[in-house]
Amino acid sequence: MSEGSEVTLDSVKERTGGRSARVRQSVLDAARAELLEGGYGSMSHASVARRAGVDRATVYRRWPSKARLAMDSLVGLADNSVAFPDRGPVESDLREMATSVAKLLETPSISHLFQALIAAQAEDPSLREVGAGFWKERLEIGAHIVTAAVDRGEIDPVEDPAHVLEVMISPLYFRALISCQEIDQAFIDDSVDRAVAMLAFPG
Amino acid sequence: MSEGSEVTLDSVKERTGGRSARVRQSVLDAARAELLEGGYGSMSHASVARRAGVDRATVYRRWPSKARLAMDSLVGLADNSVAFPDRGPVESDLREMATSVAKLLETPSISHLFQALIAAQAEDPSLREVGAGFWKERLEIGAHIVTAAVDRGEIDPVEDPAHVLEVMISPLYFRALISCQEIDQAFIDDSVDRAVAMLAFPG
DNA sequence: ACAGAAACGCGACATTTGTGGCATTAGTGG
DNA sequence: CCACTAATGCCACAAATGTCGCGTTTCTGT
Repeated sequence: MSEGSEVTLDSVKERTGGRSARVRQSVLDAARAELLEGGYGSMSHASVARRAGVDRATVYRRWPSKARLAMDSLVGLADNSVAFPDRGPVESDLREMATSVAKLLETPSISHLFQALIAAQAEDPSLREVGAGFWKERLEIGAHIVTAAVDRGEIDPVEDPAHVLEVMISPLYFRALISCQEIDQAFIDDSVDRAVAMLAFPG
Repeated sequence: MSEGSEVTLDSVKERTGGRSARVRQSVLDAARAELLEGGYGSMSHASVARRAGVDRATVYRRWPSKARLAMDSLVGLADNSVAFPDRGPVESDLREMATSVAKLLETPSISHLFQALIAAQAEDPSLREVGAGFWKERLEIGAHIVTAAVDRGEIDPVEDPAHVLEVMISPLYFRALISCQEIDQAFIDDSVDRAVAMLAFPG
């Protein structure tokens, strides 16, 4: 009766602390650095392992595919480069955010990160839901600009705040990552104006 | 005086017809087929060469990088799967186009093509202008829907017709290729409505 | 039809990428 | 502190990727 045999069945056998955690972190950091520098194409298990100071086989064992490695290194990356102001009038808050996004997208290294995210999703369809969660969360945070304005009583309640943000930034990402067109100030302003219009006429 | 020595200086030495043209075409076709089936990640010089029935070295000599090969195979690809109607009311024309784009984007093989285009631009920055031309032309064609409506006298002249189309389809591409969110009918309708609003209130 | 040259096929080779076995190290639970 | 074992490092090896030289084919201009 005092047998503990079945207890070992659900005992945790996977190691999460100590060296394993250290290795995992350095590999993830190294992968992110590789993506920042050369983009998805130039990143490899070998280059990441070298930079992280671990063996090549270790990286292969933990992340069998390059796509998963890239995704793991990017998800959870708290990017504080984007401004999420919620004090001024909504319009200026939105304008400030759109501007910071545009500026971020024209930074080659940052652009590499987003392209890596896309490439990873393209190579491994099972990663699409991970990426979906990443963007969902990101838009929710951005939607705070709108909800804050509602709370201040500045504007009427909005049905889907995240959708407003999505519409505002979509053209920016489209031009930066897909159609490779220049993003000038007029384009940013237009995006902001359209978002503001959505708040004024929620039809 | 009758010397033709300097004529040979600017004589065309590159061969464009016969076998060379045949090889080029079969390789490009093979590359496109590879991209359709497995996407950018699974395409390789070897797989393309095998499918095209040419030697591996031949592909390497003509297209030193995978990115250029992919881009070459995609540019000039006249896609007749997208509807460009210009008869009905603008709103229905736009709705029809947005719907066909959305349907196209949820087709995995087609999605592979766009992702390959993005990946190629990401790997080789010099290809960004090529891709830019591809999209510029594509949007110009789509803008025909708007200009036709103007010509019919249905709506007032629009400053930048292509921009209207760009704003309409950006969220579709954003969800399909970047944020990996589902594109439902309401989302399509909203995109169309916003485009129509841009025509009504060109502010 | 003919000569010159560009493009191709073929094969050898170096490098990179990916996998498995095995001894050693170092967390984990007792 | 000790036994157990997951995780790592190291090595060997197979497969894929990329490059080069050379003989042959075939395009192009005369």
